[in-house]
Amino acid sequence: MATIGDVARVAGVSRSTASNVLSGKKVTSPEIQVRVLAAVEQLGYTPNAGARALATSQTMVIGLLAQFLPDEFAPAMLQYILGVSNTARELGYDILLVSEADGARALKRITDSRMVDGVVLLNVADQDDRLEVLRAASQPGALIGLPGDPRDLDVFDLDFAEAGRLMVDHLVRLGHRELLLVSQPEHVVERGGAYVWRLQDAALEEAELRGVRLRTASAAAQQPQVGRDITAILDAHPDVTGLLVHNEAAAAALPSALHVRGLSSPADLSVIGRYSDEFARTFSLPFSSIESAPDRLGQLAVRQLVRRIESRTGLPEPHGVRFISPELVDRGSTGAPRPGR
Amino acid sequence: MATIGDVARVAGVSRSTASNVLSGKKVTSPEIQVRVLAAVEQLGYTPNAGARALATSQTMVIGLLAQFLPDEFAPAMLQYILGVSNTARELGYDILLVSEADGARALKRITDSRMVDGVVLLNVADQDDRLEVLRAASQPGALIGLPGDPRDLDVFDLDFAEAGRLMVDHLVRLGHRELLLVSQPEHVVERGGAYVWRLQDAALEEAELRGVRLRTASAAAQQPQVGRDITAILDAHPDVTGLLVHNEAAAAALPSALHVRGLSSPADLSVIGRYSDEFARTFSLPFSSIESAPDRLGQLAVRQLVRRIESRTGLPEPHGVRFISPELVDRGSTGAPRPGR
DNA sequence: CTGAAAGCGCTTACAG
DNA sequence: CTGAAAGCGCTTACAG
Repeated sequence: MATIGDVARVAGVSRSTASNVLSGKKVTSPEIQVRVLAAVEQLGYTPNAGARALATSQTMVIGLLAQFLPDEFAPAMLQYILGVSNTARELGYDILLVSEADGARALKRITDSRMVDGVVLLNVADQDDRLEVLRAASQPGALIGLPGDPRDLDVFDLDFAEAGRLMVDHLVRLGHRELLLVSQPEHVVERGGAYVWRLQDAALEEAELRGVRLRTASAAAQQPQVGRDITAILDAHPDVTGLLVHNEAAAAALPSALHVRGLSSPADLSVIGRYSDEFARTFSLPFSSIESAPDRLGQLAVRQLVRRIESRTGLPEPHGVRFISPELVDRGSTGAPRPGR
Repeated sequence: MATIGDVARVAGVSRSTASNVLSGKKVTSPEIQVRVLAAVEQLGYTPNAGARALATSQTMVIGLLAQFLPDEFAPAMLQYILGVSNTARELGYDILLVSEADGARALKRITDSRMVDGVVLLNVADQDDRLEVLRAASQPGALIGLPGDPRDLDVFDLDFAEAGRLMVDHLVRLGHRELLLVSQPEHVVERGGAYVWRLQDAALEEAELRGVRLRTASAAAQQPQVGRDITAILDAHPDVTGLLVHNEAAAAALPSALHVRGLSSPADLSVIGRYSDEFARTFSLPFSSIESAPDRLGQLAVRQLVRRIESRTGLPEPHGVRFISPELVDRGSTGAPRPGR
């Protein structure tokens, strides 16, 4: 493989001059530029990433910490990964994908060894043991998901509280007074899936404020259990006219559960979920939903991360939590409650 | 950040000795080992990956070339990524995930710059422009998916021809004589999705051999079009009693399409698909299927790749194509054809 | 068994 | 505007 020394020799200049031409950081004469570029072309020269990283302390790689937990819904995660990956590439960074079970250890490994210039953490829990490692690391990080203590961290997340209020508001306006919220399985909550209770608490508060009843239930996040859960939940609440689904797997299982029960939406039941449009398309979900915008969150997180990476010496921009506002995508699954129910 | 020089100083030895203790490649005295290890501990030393890569020409990173084509089904791809990623980590490698649209250029970039020790190519097409780059690269590669010309390449794939024969055989044994194969959309075939015709050709041949009729159709790979396609296909072939589904999106859309038509499986129609068990669970697909074993393929590909990476100087093991045998997972969606049809 | 030295391929002050 | 030199943090013959 050609080195910059080869390029310099072929071009008849010194290595520093060749380097300067390629980086463009110093003014060089046009004729020398031509000679160097011709040599690069002729030799098929590409800089060695390791050597460059050693010299510049920049790897142009971003670590992406994903977690595929057995009780979470993998396809939903993919969208975040793609959002992060695409934005990173646009900004000139490659992605080191880390999906080990022990995220804290993995994070320590890739930051301590300086394999990455920064990291994006997915699926952040309320108490997340990766945060301690991140705070101790010398590279910056961006989180997708709000932890209990977001101090000194760049956090991006959907405004789940607002989403909960929005779901309730939408159904109350249509005349519903008996609502049911189906959430993630208990483990997700116990593990610190704060988004679950952020949405739920706000929804409950809004329901009380509006004088309607909102009950809650949780369903599994995997087939076939979630199908049984959904059916049981529907059976247990015959008086409910408005269903809020905060569980991707449950949303995916709902069409057939409704079918089996001979129910249709919105005629018998108004349904509103919380997932991405892409997800709705993949699973052909006919329900209106709060867009969770994984691609936008990934993009925001990476942009902020790169800004921080590239201004290491510059202004110490304050850290902060940025929520994106929920938007309701109407797919026609909500309407006035059926008089009979 | 502590360097090996710091470790050496604290331990009171030379840098080479510190390095030798850590690599274990040379015999060192126990007392010196203790001192070096203590220094490592005290300083929280982790080797700098870039420096090590420069010195050893090994990055311990594997490039994973994925493609998310708009007309392919993203969740199916995720399983391969996880299979590759998990196996790589077990063997001590990290994953550089590359999902750019221009795969050839991306491949050239990461191999030329020596960011990776080897690469795994996903979603390999019959004529794949990444192969030329791979053959020119100095790192080894492993493919998942059989290209038209697999010369000098390590290839892993499901035996799609055998899968086609198996599907036909299974239904013919049950007494079916009118079969229909639903394949991927035309673009996938045109783009060189050889697996589509490998399965189809073998299925047609087997059907002829067994004296039954097998017709073919293709459906879109995305909602909502695939739902419409499936319905139209069912309507157009009322006499069919056995359905072979070689299209993940179509399989996912089939339950509701059957429901709408008032058909059930296997009573009205015997159905057999080709997807992974994990996929079946995610989409709660009730159909028997040929297991596509993405995790096993990923594992085989990475193991072989690592073997090649780590025996660069050693024996030149011959390249080759390795098919994994299809296995039928019975989910009870096939039976004798209904007499009436 | 240990250490001094060279080298991996780049970049970057610095002198001219 | 160009080049000689030093340095980034490792590893690895080589001499002792």
